[in-house]
Amino acid sequence: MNAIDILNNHYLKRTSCREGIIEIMLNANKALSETEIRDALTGNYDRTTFYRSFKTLEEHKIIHKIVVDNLVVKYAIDKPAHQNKEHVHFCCNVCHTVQCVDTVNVLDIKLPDGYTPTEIEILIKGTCADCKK
Amino acid sequence: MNAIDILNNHYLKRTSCREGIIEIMLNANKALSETEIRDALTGNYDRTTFYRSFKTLEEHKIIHKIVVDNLVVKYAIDKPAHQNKEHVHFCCNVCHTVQCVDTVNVLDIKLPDGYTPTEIEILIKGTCADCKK
DNA sequence: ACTACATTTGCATCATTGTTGCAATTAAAA
DNA sequence: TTTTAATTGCAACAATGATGCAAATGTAGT
Repeated sequence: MNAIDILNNHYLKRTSCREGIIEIMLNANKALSETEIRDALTGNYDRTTFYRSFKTLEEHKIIHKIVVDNLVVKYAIDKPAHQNKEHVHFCCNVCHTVQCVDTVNVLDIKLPDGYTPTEIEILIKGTCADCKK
Repeated sequence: MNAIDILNNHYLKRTSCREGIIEIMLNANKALSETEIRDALTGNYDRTTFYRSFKTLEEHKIIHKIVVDNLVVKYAIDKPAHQNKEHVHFCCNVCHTVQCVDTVNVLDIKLPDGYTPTEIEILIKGTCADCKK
């Protein structure tokens, strides 16, 4: 599955910005910030274009956004393995790497009567294996 | 427990801004935004003062911050019932009210080897009881 | 390959949150 | 009351999010 296929499958125009973003994120093993993605891209794009590309890709569930701390936002590709699962993000306090974590299905939160959940966001902060050494 | 006692217990100076913030949040049954708190206060304070007050109160675990969406930040008082528990926040998609939810201990996430969690944030979005009617 | 049209981009502009430095003010201890 | 350390207000700035509009681009149909 490459960037062009993904865009075609979603009936999205194949612009170089979108292609580049998806390409980079397919090859990333961690969540990337806007700046990191921009630096990894060949072309130069306006911030607004970037912002709108992310928004479009997010709306089509091609990527997802992770807000680590306010004003610290990262993006990651939506992988099939993550579909229909509660999705956990891990942020290392030392290297600040953000990764999507596969978990065994684990969550059994009881909400008060009448409360209907539609979306669950779980962010775990701590120390990753590399930084623990 | 009133605002003055809380500040004294933490050896913090009793400034009117801090007192006011705590007073308002003690009487709130939901998380409040910076604007909501400012509007509820009698005095006028500079945004920086506000920001630093929140930061100080947060560092002393008197209040905590909830980032709902980026640039949508709310604050809630730390209640004894929430101490030492995984703390779940619920945000209603309709009325946008944010509340702290008491949960039975529920989380059993298995992280990869070498990963040490220090903090867990759980945000559930959905429809609250009032908006479901 | 060309044309027509809808989409996307770049630019300008602005709002909100977070952050720091520094002088003036204020709380609290001596 | 005086002294001192902490806090405030102001200015200035960074990052993210958002919108309007004209110019440029992709895409489908010919």
